[in-house]
Amino acid sequence: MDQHRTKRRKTKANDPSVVKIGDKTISLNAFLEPPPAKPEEKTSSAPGENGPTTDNEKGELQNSTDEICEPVSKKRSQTDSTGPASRKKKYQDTPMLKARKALPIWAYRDEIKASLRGDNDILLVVGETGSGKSTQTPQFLCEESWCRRKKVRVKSDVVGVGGMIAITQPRRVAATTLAGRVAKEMGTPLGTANEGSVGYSVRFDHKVPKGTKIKFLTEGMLLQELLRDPNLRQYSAIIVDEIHERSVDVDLITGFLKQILASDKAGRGGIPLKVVIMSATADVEKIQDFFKPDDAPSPAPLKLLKIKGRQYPVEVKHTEKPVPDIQEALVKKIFDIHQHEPLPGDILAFLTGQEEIEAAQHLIEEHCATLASNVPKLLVCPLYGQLSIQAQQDAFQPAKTKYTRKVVLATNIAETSVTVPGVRYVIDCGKAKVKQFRARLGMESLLAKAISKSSAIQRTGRAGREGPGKCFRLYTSETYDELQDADLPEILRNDVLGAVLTMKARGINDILSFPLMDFPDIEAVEKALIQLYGLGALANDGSITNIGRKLALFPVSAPYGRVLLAAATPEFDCLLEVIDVIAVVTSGETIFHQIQTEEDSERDAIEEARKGLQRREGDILTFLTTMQRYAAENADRIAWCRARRVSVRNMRQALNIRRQLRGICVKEKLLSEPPPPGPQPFVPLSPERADALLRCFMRGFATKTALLAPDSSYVTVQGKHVVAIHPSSVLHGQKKEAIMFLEHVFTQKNYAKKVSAICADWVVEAIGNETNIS
DNA sequence: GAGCACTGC
Repeated sequence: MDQHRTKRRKTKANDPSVVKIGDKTISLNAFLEPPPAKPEEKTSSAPGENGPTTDNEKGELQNSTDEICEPVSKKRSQTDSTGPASRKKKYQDTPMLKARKALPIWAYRDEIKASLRGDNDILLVVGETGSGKSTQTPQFLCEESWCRRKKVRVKSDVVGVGGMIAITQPRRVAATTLAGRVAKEMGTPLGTANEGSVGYSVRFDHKVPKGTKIKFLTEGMLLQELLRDPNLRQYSAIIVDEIHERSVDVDLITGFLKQILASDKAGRGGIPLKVVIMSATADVEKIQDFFKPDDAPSPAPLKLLKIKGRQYPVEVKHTEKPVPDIQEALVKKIFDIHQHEPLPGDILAFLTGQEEIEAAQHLIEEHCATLASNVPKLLVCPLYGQLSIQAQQDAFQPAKTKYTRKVVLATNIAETSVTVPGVRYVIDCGKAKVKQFRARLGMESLLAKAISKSSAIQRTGRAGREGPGKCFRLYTSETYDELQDADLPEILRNDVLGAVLTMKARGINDILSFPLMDFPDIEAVEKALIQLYGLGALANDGSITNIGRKLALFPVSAPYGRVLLAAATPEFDCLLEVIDVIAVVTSGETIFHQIQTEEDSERDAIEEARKGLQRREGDILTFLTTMQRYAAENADRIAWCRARRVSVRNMRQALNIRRQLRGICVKEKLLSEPPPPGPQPFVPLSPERADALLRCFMRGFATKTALLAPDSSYVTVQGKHVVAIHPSSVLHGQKKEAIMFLEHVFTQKNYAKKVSAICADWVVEAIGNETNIS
């Protein structure tokens, strides 16, 4: 507290030639001289003309795409008119092929091809950033003879097996942009013809032209394909990229792949499935161990290739002593870099969350205000997920004014999801917020924790994308040495409800014997099984029910799926409304931007405009009203969103999800006909229908309820915890006899989020049902 | 009175 006040007071120093931070005084005299000519030249040729909002891999691709692809795109008309057969010759010695040959992985081309010939079906590739593994490996393999589609007999049918290579990505942008890149390299640009060798498949977007040999897809997409086709018959090979990120989906995929590899291949007519596992980090013992056949007498070690990346050197500096105040150390370091390091060279600082970012921005800007007008400026750009697209873009654009150094204050979003161009200096606070599911309490926590070594290395690497860089860690080298090697895989941090349902739907009855690199806590699995049983997804013997199979088809978690099924019954008959609500709540963190930082007059106007959306029944009805009003708007939806500070991006996503859910419901005969497309007039829900909607949600969320206690606190029905209504809820600060909430997170305290007022009787009813079942 | 990041027929 005191420290905070001290900092603020010191910023009022009005000598423009010095900046005081904490107990340190930094002289800016070097900057008070007229700027030399050299930095000016450099500044005007600042890198990163158009900052790509891209995934790591994609970012590095884009940087090289521009230089490599230009000559080829000039030749485009030629290529388009020539058939695929002559393609190969045409591209001999083109600049693009030269660029491909210059990639570190090119030297391993023959080795990669050779290592999957014959009986060897699996290969591990460790390729650092910039090695070209994601774009080149599938191209090397698709020329192999084992990659051709073959007609074989499976039981009594003759079926085609193989012909395609799948390559999975954790993120959609990565899948689509890598596909575009590889398509160009192979001379069949995506989307220009109905035929081509490269395709991709991500949610809401599928481009798989006739003749596709290489298909990029998100992990979730391949998992869905596994539900329909357990033997992955269309594929000759599966390449699992970015396995080190260890998402739940990738863990499930590797489990299924291991089973396919160990099977007698009868389901594939005897044709083997080749598997390539690719990682960016070198700690591969676990993966190697996982894929060793269980019954092999003396298992040959899995073939492993390590490929160097193309990364500039980054000098790492730790603090000598632990820093007592991260904010203070950060601001000090930023001005230190600003004074001593040449321009251009932007700074990327990793912080834990929005609050820390805003506080740091405030401090930096206060100090900046004291700089003389001819001193190089600092431009602070916050960067976190809930920021509007427009605000995020600022962090990717080079500073518009000369002699300005950009400081991007980012969350983990800049670690893997996006690449900020122009960065030469990284500051790493050593922490990140992680979500952890507490199975015992049936709730999540979101708290700042120490990052892993691998995460620290990843952050460091962000300084060496465009030239040699420096990374300043706001912790000691001893602290670094004590960090965990890798982050806890998601399957050990998440609710395993979805993972267990996916396994059950794929016919895995004995969950405990399913091969997983890391097996979740037995208690977490048990909780998931009990919850699935409570939702009607599992029968008494633990096998999957018809309800369970349907739930696995919905791209939403099991409780939401259960609400969808209930909504389609005559008892509730509110499926379209439920779809609208679920579309909104699963579109992102929240659809309402915070308006705390707005000017007073602006804030009043926004609050007034939002009144038309808010319903006193709670957040579910508010989300429904928002979606319906948004969908009814046919003039300018962007302006409509802006006036209410509603997230344009999340509402677009919600509309996509709505379309998708409606489509599935028609297919599954929950809806008799698709609703008419286009904007529909807004009709407010009657109180009776609103009741039906909420009671319908009780079918999935009966356990996420709380009753008002005599002391005015809310006590959860399950677990008897005291829970507070989150400030983002329209019900915040209100007392209702009972509440139902869609999310339960511990942050500052135990919070219920996405809250609705319900009747206490409904809870009694639902609990009665529960006990009757068990 | 407060929200790390992704993803899905």
